[in-house]
Amino acid sequence: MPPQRQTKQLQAIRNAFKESRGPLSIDELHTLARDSIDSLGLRTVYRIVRRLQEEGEIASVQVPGKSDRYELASVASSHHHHFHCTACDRYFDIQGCPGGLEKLVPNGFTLEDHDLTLSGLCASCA
Amino acid sequence: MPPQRQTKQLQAIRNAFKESRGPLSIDELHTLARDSIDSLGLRTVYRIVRRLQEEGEIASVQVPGKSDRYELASVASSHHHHFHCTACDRYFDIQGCPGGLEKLVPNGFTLEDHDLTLSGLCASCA
DNA sequence: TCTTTATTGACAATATATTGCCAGTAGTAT
DNA sequence: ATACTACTGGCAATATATTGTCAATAAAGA
Repeated sequence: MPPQRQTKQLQAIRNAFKESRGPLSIDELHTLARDSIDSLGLRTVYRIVRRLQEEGEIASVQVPGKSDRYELASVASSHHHHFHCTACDRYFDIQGCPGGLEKLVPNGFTLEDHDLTLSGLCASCA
Repeated sequence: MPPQRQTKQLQAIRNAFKESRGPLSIDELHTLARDSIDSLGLRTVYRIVRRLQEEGEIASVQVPGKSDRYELASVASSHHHHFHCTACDRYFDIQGCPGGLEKLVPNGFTLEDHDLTLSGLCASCA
């Protein structure tokens, strides 16, 4: 792996992650990072996201029905869930976790993980 | 809308839904219904699924990361969640629902719905 | 049984998301 | 400042999922 250069494209995408309150899609990253670099190509977003993922700086997030999103590994490592605003279509991190999931599991099944997505309106849209 | 003919393809797909313990993907429906009709084309599965959906007999289900699945509307109408077996990749309905989700919602947000997917091993794979 | 026509299934065509390619650009070290 | 080469971005190419087309088939009713 060659040395990582500090390009402004990379910085813009790193910054988008840092400022975000939730996981971002490729298109959202593209839009956000374009605020500082309007020539930014989608191809570059894909490339940087993949590289950051391989280096363990970000992690992918699956949400129902949509394509993958990404969030900082530091955020991903602490268990949390997401809130989907049905109006602006953004995702937000939420802390905490409902308890008592074991009792929902059918007999003979083994629970290893879970994934919760709340939905409704975010503060800006409500 | 022309009259609905009772073809064996339609019956096979209806039957797959009836026998299933969880939401099915297009490919799963194709595979299952092929047990009775080995000439069944994927095109036909898409067509029948869409029609059943338009007629309100089935509903689509979104699960994280995967493409849409479908389940009987009668099942969909009663609130429930899903268990994803990471070994065989099938989905199972689970009854019940964790409480206290309101307290997870950030200030100013409005909670309208939620979606929970448990994961682990099903009874056959455990 | 015969006729009508909805349905089927193979294949091509399309939509969408992601990646390969490559000439030009721009970090980085000397 | 210069050289080296990783990086960028436009476009083509690919992968995958879904749909259009149409001749052949098979329900349903006369």
